Amino acid sequence: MAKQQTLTLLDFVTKKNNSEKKEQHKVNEEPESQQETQNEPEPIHQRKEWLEEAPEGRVYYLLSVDYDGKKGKAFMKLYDPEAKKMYILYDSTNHKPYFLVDLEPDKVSRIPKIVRDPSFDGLETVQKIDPYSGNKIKLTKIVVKDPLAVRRMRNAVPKAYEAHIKYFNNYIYDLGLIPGMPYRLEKGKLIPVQPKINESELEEVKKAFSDSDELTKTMALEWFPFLEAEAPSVKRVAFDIEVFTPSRGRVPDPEKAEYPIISISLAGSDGLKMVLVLKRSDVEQGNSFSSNNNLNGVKVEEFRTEYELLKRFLEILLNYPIILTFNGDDFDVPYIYYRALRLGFAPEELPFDIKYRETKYLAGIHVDLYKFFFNKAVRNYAFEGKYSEYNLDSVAQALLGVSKIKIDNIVTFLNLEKLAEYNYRDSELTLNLTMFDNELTWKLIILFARMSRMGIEELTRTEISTWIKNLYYWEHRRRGWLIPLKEEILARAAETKSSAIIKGKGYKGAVVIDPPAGIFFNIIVLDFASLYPSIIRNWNLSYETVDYEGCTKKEMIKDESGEVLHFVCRDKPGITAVITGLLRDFRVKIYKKKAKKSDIPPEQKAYYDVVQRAMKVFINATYGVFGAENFPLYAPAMAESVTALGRYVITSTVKKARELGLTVLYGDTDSMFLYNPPKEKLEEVINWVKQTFRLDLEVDKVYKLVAFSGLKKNYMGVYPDGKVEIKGMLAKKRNTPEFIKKEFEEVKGLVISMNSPDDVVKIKEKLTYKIKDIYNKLKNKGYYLDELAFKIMLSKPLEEYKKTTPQHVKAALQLQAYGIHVLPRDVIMYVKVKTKDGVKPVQLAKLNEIDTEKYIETVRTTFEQLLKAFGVSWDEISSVISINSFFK
DNA sequence: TATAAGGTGTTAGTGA
DNA sequence: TCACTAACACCTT
Repeated sequence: MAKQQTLTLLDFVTKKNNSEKKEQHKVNEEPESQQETQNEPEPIHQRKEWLEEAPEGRVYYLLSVDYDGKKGKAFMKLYDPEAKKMYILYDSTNHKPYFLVDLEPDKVSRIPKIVRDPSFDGLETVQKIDPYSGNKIKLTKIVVKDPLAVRRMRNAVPKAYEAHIKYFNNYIYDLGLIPGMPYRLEKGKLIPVQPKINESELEEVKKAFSDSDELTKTMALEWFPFLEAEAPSVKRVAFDIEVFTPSRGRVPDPEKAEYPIISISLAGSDGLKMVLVLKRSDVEQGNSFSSNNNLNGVKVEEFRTEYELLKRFLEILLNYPIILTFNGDDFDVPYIYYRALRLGFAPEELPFDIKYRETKYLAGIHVDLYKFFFNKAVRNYAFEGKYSEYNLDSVAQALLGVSKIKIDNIVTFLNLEKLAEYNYRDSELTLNLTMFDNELTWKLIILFARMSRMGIEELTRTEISTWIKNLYYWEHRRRGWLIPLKEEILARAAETKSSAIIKGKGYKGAVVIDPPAGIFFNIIVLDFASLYPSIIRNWNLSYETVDYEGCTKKEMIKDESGEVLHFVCRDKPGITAVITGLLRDFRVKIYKKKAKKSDIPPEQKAYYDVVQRAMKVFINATYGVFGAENFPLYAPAMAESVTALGRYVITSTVKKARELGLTVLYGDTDSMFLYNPPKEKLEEVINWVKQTFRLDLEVDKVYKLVAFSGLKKNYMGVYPDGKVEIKGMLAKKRNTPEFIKKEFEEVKGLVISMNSPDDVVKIKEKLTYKIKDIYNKLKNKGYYLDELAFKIMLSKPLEEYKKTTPQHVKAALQLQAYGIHVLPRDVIMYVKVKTKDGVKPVQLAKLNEIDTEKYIETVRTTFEQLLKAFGVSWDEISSVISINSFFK
């Protein structure tokens, strides 16, 4: 029945539009087609100018830089905060693409692949600085007319330097631009606008860096303005489309765009609330739009044809310089684009440029928030792991406390009122993800852009390693340093010498102290403030300082056993040490303090907290990227030095603490859990660390009690106010069935209630009874099927599980056979049953198929982690249970 | 175009 | 059948 209607609907919409569009189309095209005949023939879709040229004399925020292939020029997207409008500015400096070679010009001129290339422009001799020695070196610059020529030519020489940098980034480096910053446009050039900074704040910065080397001091003063400059609030709109789908579980293919767009919602920072709905004969209207509370203040417009709907959508969209989506890169934008073409729009009517896996918004900037929130560094450091699934619903729930509208059918079958409500909420959530907490997310994006010197479009679509790479490249260029080749960095340092504990890892990492099992009252946790970044700074670690042979002041790097792994050169400050130290000191000495100051307005405080968090992202990732094989400045000797020194520091400190009579129960990487320590002794260790290593050891946490399971990275800590922190325990893991999490939550209450060692025995007994209850409830099928489900994420497409077939994959295969499509990153919900496969997806299972024994096993391992702290063995519990059931 | 290593637990697959 | 390892997912620093 539904299928029949689908076909008629499709038919109707497509045909109707094709006849309509032609007339409208012609009207639009008239003036342009005249122009076309006068100029060179050009592809139609590149003729239209979506952005006006920026007028002179005004202040703009630089938001991105790109390359226009037709004009053969770099261009910038500039946001005018007064007009709330985006403008374009083409390069006026005649900047050209290039790369460098260490060959004499006359040798280069004998390479036909270079000089005969149609894009070859010329050769220049340039001077660069060797990052290792600081000596000047001469290189030949091969200048070309088109960035693609660099790709063609770079293989024609033995060593091509700086030949893998995207052209628009090269442009940013060479002009010393900082995206996210305000500039005044004068005579076609961008002049930085210095934010007002008061003297006392400047003094504070000088004081914070008084111990640093001269280079760091100068850089601190350069960085301060762009950390202080306010982030512009920009006019933006979020949108979301709903597409007709003939069956459940099928995601429509954007490139085919075979089904109608049935609704588009928009939510703007200027208060726009709108849904554009397609009138359809195959669904009901439902209640009136105005009677729906969730559509309060939302303007719903209905359209007879999809063509009109899209036309209206584009008309509204173009009022906004920034557009936001959640997964728009992979779905909404290409779908709209291809659907519009199908309906008869001409490419030049559409403000998008779609290439393979790349979508561009030509009339401004498109931020796909899915990509940004999926970014690992953003997730873990900026948002402290508050969301662990990456769909709109989970992210919005975690950050906004609001969910998507729940529907029990696919959108295709919703009545128009429900559809509008559902559709609008998605745009509202997407917009609010950039608005909440005083526009925290947007400010973070701007700060990241400034720190990485990257345009917003690239920034929001790449991971932290790209950000750090970009910052380092920019700084190399500013200093006139030659960016080294990866092979050179590897060749100039010694190989890694330590072996990792885990198979397949490159070098040895951190120390984890084996904890005892038990309940311990009054625990103080000492923690090194940013241990690895501090080590990098204090020991002057950098790719060009570790193992640099031409050095005069060498310092040995030893690990905890006294073995010498590498040496570091102290002749001049290492670039990584300078940048990391700079960020660390800014964060710890300035912004963390400012964020807590009582005498400044809360909004300002919140901003400083954003700055502090943005820095954390860069600081924490720096060590990691230099240890990552794919990173272009990969320096394993440096990364190995960091962890070796880390082990040396923590091991020496634990030893010192024990010598002072302190009881160190546990420690992981940079922390020490001390049992009931006297205050004086604490201070003594802290001072000793300061003097010995120039590192900050601080009291991080004070626990009323800690329940250690006896396993590493596995404990429960209770604060004096009853707040609980669970680390690593099975009950905490996302994939653990809900019924276990629920029961564990109750058990948690028992642990919290303890105030002294005397309570332990009493609670131990209660705990035993509680677990017995769970056991019985399970046996009697007292839980719902949903609660029993394991929730495990597919990390890759089903076909790629070749070596083994894990249970969640088995369940996913069953779903697939049933006609439900599954994709990487989908969370599969399955229960354990007594069939041959052993599992069934929740959707296909029944409560009486459940394999109770398997669930008892899961209960056992989960609760054992807590029972061990109480000194109770599972046998004790099961014996009590079996006696009871015997008597039953 | 993708930050590191250390750790726990479950299951599949393999070879004796 | 049993003991072991590899693969996988998720968490901690």
